[in-house]
Amino acid sequence: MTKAEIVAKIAEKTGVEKGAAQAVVESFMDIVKTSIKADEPVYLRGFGSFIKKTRKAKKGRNIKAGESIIIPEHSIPAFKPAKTFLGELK
Amino acid sequence: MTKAEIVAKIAEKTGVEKGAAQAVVESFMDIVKTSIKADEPVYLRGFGSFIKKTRKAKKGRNIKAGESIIIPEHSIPAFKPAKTFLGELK
DNA sequence: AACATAAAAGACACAAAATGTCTACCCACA
DNA sequence: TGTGGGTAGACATTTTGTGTCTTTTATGTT
Repeated sequence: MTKAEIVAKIAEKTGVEKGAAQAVVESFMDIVKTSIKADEPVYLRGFGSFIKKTRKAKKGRNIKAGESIIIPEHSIPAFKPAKTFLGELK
Repeated sequence: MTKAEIVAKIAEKTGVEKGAAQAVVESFMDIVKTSIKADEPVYLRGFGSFIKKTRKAKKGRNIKAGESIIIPEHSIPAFKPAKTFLGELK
């Protein structure tokens, strides 16, 4: 399912005009990104939370060259699904 | 940041009425959940993808009782952040 | 506007699964 | 038309997830 498809479904379900729905969805993505970058979690009850997490340095490898490589410590956006979501999925 | 807060920001940025924005966001969450449950990935270019993944069975432990427990194989909703998102975060 | 309800985070130990690295090609979304 | 993202492949180490209870906080309802 792509962005265009989900926007179409949202418009259909909510009655909101397609253009407006797309603007809302894109704004949503943008705000979540901005918020995570600012290290502020986004909490969506019944769905899940977006949180900035830190990954410790780790050994990876350059597949092409076959050599060991050190992946430095870095931050990632993590999604923690809500318990209700997990329950519906089991 | 909570749902109410993000809805307010979206309304402010897009000009879409707050009530409509909230309906869109909630519909968005609902559709993503439904799609994942149907094992259909949701691709959001520039943001990330939601995919249903399978976790293999694993040993955990009941902290309270201190006993080993087997966590059976199960499905989870995974979020894979877009490369651009990761780049902005590093 | 305030209250009641329900949902989520945190914390504990530990074993095994999952991750993430690079490169390049190809397809499909925007 | 341009570019973002999936895919594959090897391997060491980090991360994960379990149950339960408490406390905090959002949600929506009277």
